Amino acid sequence: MPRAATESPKGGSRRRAALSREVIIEAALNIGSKEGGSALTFSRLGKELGADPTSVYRHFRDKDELVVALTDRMVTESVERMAGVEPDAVGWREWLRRVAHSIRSVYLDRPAIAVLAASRTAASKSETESVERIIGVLHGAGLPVVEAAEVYRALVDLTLAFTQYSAAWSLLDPEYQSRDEQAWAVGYATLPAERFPLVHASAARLLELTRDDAAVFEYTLGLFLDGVQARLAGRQGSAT
Amino acid sequence: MPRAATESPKGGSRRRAALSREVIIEAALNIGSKEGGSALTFSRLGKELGADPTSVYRHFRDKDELVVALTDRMVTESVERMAGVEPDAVGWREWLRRVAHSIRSVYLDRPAIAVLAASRTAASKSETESVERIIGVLHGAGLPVVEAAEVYRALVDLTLAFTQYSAAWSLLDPEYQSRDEQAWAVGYATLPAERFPLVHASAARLLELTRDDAAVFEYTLGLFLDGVQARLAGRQGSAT
DNA sequence: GCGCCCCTGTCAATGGCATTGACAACGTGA
DNA sequence: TCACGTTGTCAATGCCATTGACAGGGGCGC
Repeated sequence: MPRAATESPKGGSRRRAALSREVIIEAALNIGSKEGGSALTFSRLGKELGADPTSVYRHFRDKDELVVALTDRMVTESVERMAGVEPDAVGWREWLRRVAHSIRSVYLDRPAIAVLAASRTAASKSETESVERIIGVLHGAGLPVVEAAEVYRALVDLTLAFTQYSAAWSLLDPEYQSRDEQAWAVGYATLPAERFPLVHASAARLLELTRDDAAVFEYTLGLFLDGVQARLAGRQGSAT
Repeated sequence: MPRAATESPKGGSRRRAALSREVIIEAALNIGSKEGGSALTFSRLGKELGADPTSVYRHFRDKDELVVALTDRMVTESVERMAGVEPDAVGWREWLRRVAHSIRSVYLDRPAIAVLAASRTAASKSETESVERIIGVLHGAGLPVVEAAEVYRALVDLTLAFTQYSAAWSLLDPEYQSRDEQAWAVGYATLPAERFPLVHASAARLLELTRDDAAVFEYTLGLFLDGVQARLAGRQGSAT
């Protein structure tokens, strides 16, 4: 393992910064957020860094190791985004909602990375701190510790799964995306109202939701939190 | 030389069935469910069919078109699995739970295909019928039509998102899987109990859930349905 | 100060992938 | 009979991750 790269901003060298894990991660994040950056590949990475693509292998054993490092970074960023928000100030429900949204938005800012990172875990330090905090909020709201842990896990997986789902879709070749949209549009246009009265009655809304991942996520999250709330109320009721 | 792929054109030909959309789809489903079938590629498909990989292009414009056809097939299969189950017999909640599970199990039987198909849609005929049925059940339970449509969409997306999430993980190179598991195990093993009392108290359960996608899905689905139930109850209350 | 070796970066090559265009066999309808 | 469309094959293209051989340079033991 290479030791931490010695800092290099010395001299007036116009050479590019020496490669290091940090620099490479930054370049990868950059690619992920570019409009054209539909995929993270070593050759794009090389171009971004102004270096040979295979240089990256001197700092990461393989692509997966890079992905894990990126995962770590994204998680940290999500956590930081919640740093200033106090659960007590907004209530547990709103706070959890914001946690979910901060994760989603950090990932969706870089779909090309999200699609690789969402199902991985880095188990970083800041993640552990965040887990403690989330479980704490749920526990404080009235859930036993183990149940709080279960809800935490469900919430995070729900968020990451939806996020990956959205990212995968947004990376799809536009030509293929339109195949799906065509399929829906045609399907709804041609359906006999007598045989499908309910679909017909809600077709407009269904079509709207098809194009709006964010709304579906918001709605699902709302129902999920309602479920938590109901479980909390039930517990309170029986405890009384 | 183009050797006789079909020993004899007609008559007693048993070399292999002539290619057709149907035959190719069947072969693809086969690959997806094989243990070794970690990915669906044209060359595997060719081997499975005993034909040149590029033959497939005579029946599908590109891989995406094949994926859409497979999606159609998987959806149909999921719907069929629910054919005999009457909503009234088991109650709306249990019925919806089973719908979600039937989708999940059909897809997870073929992870290699699930990962490609889960975020696509074919808008097939049987899918439309199923949508009508699901919305009908929710409407029958007491939800206004549009809200029923919203819940339908949320439920299906929740299920497909989790399914894709699980499939992606199960397809991951075992070497990479163990990187994640190592990360968690190490993370939990080294955490100072004084600083992370809640994580420490629930570490066993958390580790368990890390290895058990199905349990997390079940739990999340339960909370989601609790949310629907609560919304239903609220509606009933206000209607009184 | 000298030389050696490891760290870093480069280059060429490998094997897998989807996709394309040229070509060959076959059967059909004019 | 013959031209043509359909189906299958083959070779080639271009992108991808990964590897092994090679080269310069800086630090460390001497």
